[in-house]
Amino acid sequence: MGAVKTKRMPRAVREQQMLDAAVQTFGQRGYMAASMDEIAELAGVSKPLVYLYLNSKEDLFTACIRREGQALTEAVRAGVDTASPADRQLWDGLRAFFSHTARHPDGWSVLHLQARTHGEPFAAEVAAMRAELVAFVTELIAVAAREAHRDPDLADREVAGLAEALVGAAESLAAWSNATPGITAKQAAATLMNFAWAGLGNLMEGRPWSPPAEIEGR
Amino acid sequence: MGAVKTKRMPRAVREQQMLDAAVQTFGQRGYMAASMDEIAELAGVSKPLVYLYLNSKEDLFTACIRREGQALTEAVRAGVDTASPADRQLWDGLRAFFSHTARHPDGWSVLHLQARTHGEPFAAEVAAMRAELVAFVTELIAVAAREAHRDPDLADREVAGLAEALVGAAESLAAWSNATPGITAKQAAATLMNFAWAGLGNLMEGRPWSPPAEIEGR
Amino acid sequence: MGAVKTKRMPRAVREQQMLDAAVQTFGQRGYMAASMDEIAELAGVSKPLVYLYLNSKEDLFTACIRREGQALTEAVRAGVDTASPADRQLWDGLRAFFSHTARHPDGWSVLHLQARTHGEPFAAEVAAMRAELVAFVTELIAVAAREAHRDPDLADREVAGLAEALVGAAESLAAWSNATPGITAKQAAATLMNFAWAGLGNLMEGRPWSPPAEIEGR
Amino acid sequence: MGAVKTKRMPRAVREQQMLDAAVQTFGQRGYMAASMDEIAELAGVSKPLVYLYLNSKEDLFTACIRREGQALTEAVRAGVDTASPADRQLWDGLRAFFSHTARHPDGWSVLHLQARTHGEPFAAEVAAMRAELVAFVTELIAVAAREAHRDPDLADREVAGLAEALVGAAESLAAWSNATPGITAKQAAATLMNFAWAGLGNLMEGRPWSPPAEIEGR
DNA sequence: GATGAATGAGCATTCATTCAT
DNA sequence: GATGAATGAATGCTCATTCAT
Repeated sequence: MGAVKTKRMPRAVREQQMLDAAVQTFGQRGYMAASMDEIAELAGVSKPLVYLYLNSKEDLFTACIRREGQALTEAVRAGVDTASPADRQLWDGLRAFFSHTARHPDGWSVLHLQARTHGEPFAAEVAAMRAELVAFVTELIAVAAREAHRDPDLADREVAGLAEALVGAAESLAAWSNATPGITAKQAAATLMNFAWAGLGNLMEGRPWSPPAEIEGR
Repeated sequence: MGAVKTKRMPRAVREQQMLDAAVQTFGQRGYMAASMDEIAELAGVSKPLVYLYLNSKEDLFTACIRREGQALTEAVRAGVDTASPADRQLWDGLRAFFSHTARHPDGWSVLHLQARTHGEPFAAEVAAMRAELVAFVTELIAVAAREAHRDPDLADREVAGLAEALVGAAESLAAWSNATPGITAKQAAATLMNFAWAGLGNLMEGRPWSPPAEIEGR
Repeated sequence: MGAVKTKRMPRAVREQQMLDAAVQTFGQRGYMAASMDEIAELAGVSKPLVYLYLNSKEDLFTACIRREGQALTEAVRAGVDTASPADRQLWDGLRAFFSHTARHPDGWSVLHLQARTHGEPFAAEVAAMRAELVAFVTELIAVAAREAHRDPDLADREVAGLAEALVGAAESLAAWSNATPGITAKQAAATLMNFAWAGLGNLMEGRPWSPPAEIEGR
Repeated sequence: MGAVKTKRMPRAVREQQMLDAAVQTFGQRGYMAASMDEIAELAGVSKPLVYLYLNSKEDLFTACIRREGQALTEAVRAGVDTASPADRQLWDGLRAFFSHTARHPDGWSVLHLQARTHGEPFAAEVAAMRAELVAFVTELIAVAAREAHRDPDLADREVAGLAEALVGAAESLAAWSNATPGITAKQAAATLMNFAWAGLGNLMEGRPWSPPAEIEGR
């Protein structure tokens, strides 16, 4: 079941199959509840082969986190043009983020839910990846401040808190839009963009942030 | 170890001791990694007694979620005066929220991390509790809209998304302020309030939301 | 199979049953080839109970070594009257030794064969026990030297070597007499006594060591 | 690691490399704890090749026993001149024995410790080799008896026991001198020769056996 | 001649759960 | 009301062994 049982393939290919199966299983069951038996079966290989290639459950999980984490940060990076103005960069980044998480729900579950529930080895791994996103947002806020001729006296702490809030809101909306049928990545991005850029106060006053004109329809 | 081994106490008391031990253990180890042995020992009772009172590991965990969930929602409700204006209500609610999560990190871990990583039985339980908070925020936004004479044509979907974003940001900041020494509940609340009410755009323009004058120093 | 499946017995009793089964299994299969399943079944209990009481395979094996080692050294000590002359003490000690090893072949196998084949934890344990026997013999040789008004200039090294040789010969004869039908403990002891006390040279000259008159027929 | 990975060598050579690796691994880890992976890696070949040449773990171990057993008996035979008087033969034999075991500790471990701890297939193999040594000693004792005009009424059983004792003492001293820094093969041989030929009784009386004058200084 | 790819079978260990007292 | 004694069922992991190339 799962992958078709094709015999004798090069190691690199098998390894990806195993990681696919592992991400799916870990994402749905959680780290502890997932059994190596289940993962091996889903990957269409025997358990010893999984151990031969990935060493241990811990290493396997770490490999999943790493792969999914890189895929996510790369997707966001690829979606953003650093020459754009700050709000446009944020808008593009959010769309890429929601798009990617929507297309890889198990990977997102591994990163967002499963990896953070378990002690140091994994939490550290995912914290590093998350730190990248937070840094990206932090930089955006700084850029926006400069663009607005804002005094750079925004305390680092304050900015860090804002970035945390924004990333947290994004993570939460990703789960929400995945779970709510009919919410597209674009809508999720628009909602968050409004919230983040205009703030509830402005929204209430009827002054939402308006999305930039698009060219491509990604 | 843990609770002092006092013999013969009324059921209700023993049960609370067990829940205390369970929340601590589940919060730190996670649902699957926590063993009934460990919980029983920490509670100072024998394992069969845990089963007699709480039936099974699943029921025990559910009881933890329920107790901690209620404690949190009640803390938030108690902190808010529904007669206040919307922004004041949100400000008070956030302070209560950050205060409570900071004071009950294990309980918060159970609700925010552990309960969501495991299948239906628990996710549903915690989702219900979370829905209460989201509903509270949703109502606040509606009130704010009315206060601002805003047309009530804000789509429900849109409002729901905003509430999700706000709650998600709050959850994220709770973890962040717990993990960052020197960040108080009040500071976390201020950061989020600024973010949510004024929005990044306004902040950049130097127009932050200003906290209402306080009376008590909770 | 093995012990009759009697339910609900006090821990101390069960523990001895487990040790009995373990000594038998380890003695016959060896440490690594013995499986905890086999031991548990032979003991008439479930595997988890073995782990509950004896912790791990390693600890179980160590417990076996300790129990059998103590039984052996105590048997030898009990057979010897330290007020007797040296040769009589050796004679008595050897008889007790061969007697005990003949009656507890599995225990002897554990001590003599199995425990020495495996790394530090076990080798050290059995070495300590063996050192006791060697010390006993060493002391006997010193006593004999004094009795014979021999200059006490026998180097410690030399005496240690002689004791090693004697103990080694005894160990070897124990295995031999166990494996050779018709060789009693007494005969084995006589053979070794002759060898050790008179030496091959004297034996060849027709001057064997003559066993002391016996009273009891142990 | 271990053997340099040289490609394409004749079978006989490869086989010896494998046996070298196997003896070392079995000698240090024991039969069960040694893994074919480890042996193959140490030999610098792939696992299937080990199986191609040596069939199975059991066969490989048997081959080790056989090779090391032959090497030992040949070393002893080569050290002895059967035309010498009995005590000289014994003295020479012991020196050869202690020399060889000191130079091949892993091989000796395989023969003395590892092979005897595991059921029939191996115990039989090593017993055969050991029987050769015992037979050699038995013959020596018979020769000595003849030289001493001793009546040949020494029961076979008795002689067998003496030979067992002597070989056992030798084995024990081999381990002891290997483990005790500063004890040479020659010293070990002298100690045992004294013990065996003069006996403790004579030693106590100050009448040790005196080693024959040497010519070569092997 | 030599190996990368693959597995069936087994093992130590743990855990949630239940009787009998 | 409370517990010591006991277990069925997994689970992570390893190993000897074999194909297909």
